[in-house]
Amino acid sequence: MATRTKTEPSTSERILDSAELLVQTRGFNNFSYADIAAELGITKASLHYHFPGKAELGYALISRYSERFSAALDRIDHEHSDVREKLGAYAALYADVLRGERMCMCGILAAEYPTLPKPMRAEVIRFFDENHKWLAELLAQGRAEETLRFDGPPDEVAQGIVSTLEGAMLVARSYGDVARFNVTARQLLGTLSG
Amino acid sequence: MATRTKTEPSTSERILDSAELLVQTRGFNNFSYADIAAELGITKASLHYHFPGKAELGYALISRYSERFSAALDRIDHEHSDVREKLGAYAALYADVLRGERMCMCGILAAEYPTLPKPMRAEVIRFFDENHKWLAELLAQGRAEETLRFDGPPDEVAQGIVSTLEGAMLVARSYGDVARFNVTARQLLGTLSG
DNA sequence: GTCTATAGGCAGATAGAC
DNA sequence: GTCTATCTGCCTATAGAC
Repeated sequence: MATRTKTEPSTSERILDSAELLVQTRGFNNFSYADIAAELGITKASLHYHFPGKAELGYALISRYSERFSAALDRIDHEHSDVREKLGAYAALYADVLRGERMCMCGILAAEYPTLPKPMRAEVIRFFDENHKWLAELLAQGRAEETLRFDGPPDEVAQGIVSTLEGAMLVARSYGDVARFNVTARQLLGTLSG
Repeated sequence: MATRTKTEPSTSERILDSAELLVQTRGFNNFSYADIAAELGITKASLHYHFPGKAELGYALISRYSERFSAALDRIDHEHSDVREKLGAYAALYADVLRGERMCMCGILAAEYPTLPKPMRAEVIRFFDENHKWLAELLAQGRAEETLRFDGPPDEVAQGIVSTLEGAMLVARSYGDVARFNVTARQLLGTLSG
């Protein structure tokens, strides 16, 4: 892998960074171009040069988020060999987001799902599908090794894990209490390691 | 209990009915007085007579929803004696909401939490607290009777149940697939009946 | 209680100069 | 690429007649 020189983020990237924080805290429909423009010290018109409409901006946001999430999953695969450690690292991914007082982007977008432009909806589903797939493979391996114990098909259990972590984030953020998330996450992993 | 003659719903109630559906599908920030006015065939100005501002309307919505939910919990307590049946009936409450293509009101409001007026936020928390309390008592009873099996304090497990069901609703609705919710709910109850 | 009319603000978006 | 200026539309909300 090539050594990468850290360059200044482009304007497009700075726009995405700003918008990402806004989406993850307020949701897609509850921030405006004006919010981003104010934070970056540029005008709304400039934003339209980089992202013609809010729909395009939203699509770009999920795409980047999903790519980074996939990269994080790859990293987990390479940095851990133990299945239960991988599962713990997966939950820690969520906890890290929440620590920044953010929601999972796709969790919050799921709440707004019916109001989203179609391309964004498809990307949200793709995000969940990828998470399910990664988890299902991990679960199957754990069951084969006898390091994990659970009933039913791995893909159904995988869906349950994503749902539980998303829900735990949602509720814990309302209480402003990351510990609530951790309690539920630990509990969940406990039932699988049982 | 007195026999109640069914009267025509008042305008206030019809407003709440319309707004309730809108909140549970689009979220609090993604519907307008115009939407309600159009559906009821009255003007926006009339709405302000019944609910001076959107904040007051929102507060009334959660209050009514919470009261009805509490009443449903009471009904479960009276109609079932078996602890596992009660738990199943509790999950069915969520499934019924989802079948109407709605989210749990407080689940969707949790996603918008930072943007809500303070009184609404407090009501959302109160809803979760009541659910946790009801479940914790049920769990404690089930453990004492040995009809339920779980590790850790009942109130922590209760929080996990609410989180899981809320998350499962959120994700299942995005897929437009109630079955996804049911799979996760059955799984959850399975780990407790184990 | 419901209406008409309107205020005042903010949203996303575009034209065109630099 | 970024700006100024502007448009159109929708939002919540209010005043005042009926």
